[in-house]
Amino acid sequence: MTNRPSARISSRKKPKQARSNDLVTAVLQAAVQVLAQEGAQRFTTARVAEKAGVSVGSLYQYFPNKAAILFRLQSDEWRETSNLLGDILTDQSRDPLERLRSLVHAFIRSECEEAAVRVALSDAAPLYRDAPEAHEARLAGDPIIERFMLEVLPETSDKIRHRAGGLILTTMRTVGKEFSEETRSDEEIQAYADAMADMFCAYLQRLGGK
Amino acid sequence: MTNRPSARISSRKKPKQARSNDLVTAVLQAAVQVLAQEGAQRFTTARVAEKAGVSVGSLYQYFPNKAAILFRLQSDEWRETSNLLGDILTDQSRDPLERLRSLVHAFIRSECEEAAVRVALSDAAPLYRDAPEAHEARLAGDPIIERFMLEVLPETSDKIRHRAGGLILTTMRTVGKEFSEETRSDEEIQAYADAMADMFCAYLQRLGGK
DNA sequence: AGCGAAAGTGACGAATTAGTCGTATTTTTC
DNA sequence: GAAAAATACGACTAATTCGTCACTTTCGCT
Repeated sequence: MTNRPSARISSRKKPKQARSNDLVTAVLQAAVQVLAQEGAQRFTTARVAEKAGVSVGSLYQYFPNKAAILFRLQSDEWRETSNLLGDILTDQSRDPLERLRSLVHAFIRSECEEAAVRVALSDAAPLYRDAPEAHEARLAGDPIIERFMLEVLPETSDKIRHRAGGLILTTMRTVGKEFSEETRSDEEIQAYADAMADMFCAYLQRLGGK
Repeated sequence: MTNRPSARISSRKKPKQARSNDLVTAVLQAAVQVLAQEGAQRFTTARVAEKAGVSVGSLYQYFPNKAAILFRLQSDEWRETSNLLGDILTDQSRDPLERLRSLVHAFIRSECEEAAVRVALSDAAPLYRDAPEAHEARLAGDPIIERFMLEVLPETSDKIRHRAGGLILTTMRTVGKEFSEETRSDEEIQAYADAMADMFCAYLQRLGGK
């Protein structure tokens, strides 16, 4: 209902030669810069192409439309976040809640870096949000959280555990984003992440009964 | 850095006669409809004016630009939320944590009503976000939460208490928004609100030591 | 009735935009 | 080294947008 008749967003054709690969990476890098410097509103294919030192025509050979570029950036970021989740939560050698705490810190810190790009990227979300590809990509982190939750709350019912996991993940994501919209000092970041981790731990311990 | 050189957003001139007052309300109602039906992307002054049965010129007599209309809608909504906060959290006859729980429920429920408008409105946020007026307006609910927190955590240090209050408020807001982006059944809403309230209560009880 | 102020009108200018297409260049293949 | 395939180019179109301004209509008042 928001908008966009959900145009295709997947890549138009695969780059086969070295130069076209370079072109694609140049475009993506330029896209990041344009987002950071000009914001979502002024993010145009023309500007991206110019900053990439490439013609619009070439750009449209590998991206079917503007939204596709933004979606590509967003899904790269989602993948990175998934990796972060996996790396930290899976490390069986540490206490689970300690892992969660360190995840929160890592996440908030990473969210605060390059905040301008991230904010602009989520300002542009309406352009790619409704695409079907976006739906799948967003769920990438879920199984990892699910496994972690099973480790922390083995006795709890599936329903409650699942909901708790989802709540924690969304809280981290959305609050993190909001938090990063203003520039923050290191101490502030540290303190806020700690507060959030405290909240999660209190919640999980309450649910787990230990 | 996102964009917009922060144009003025405050109203252009006050309506003095009855008809101009009607016009302003007609414009605002139309604006809500356009947002809901067309989304932020296709929200234009022309469309709003047409749906309001009014000429663009008239519209621009009372709103200096497009952003001003959106800002007006958003700040009305902020005021409503503040009222909700005040009404529920201030009721001294109930247990504080019960009040918090019922606030969460009320908030999530209200967030899920008219979800289309709310989503579109926040999609349009980049247009008014950087305006100075927006900064103040957003803080409207803060003193109320502050007083509530003082009641719940009288022994806790100002710093921690303040941070906890802020965290709870932003969590409710941002997670609520994210949650409302998909349509949900009543049970789902209920259950999710409960989970969130549980999390807040566990956190506050942990901090308060009781 | 009639006058000044307030309110309302909508065609229009200036600007920006996404995406295409015919052509030119480079690389690969045989 | 020539034909074929892949890649690159960028001027251009069609559409949309915001906001203005010269003008008309309505209101409040004496």
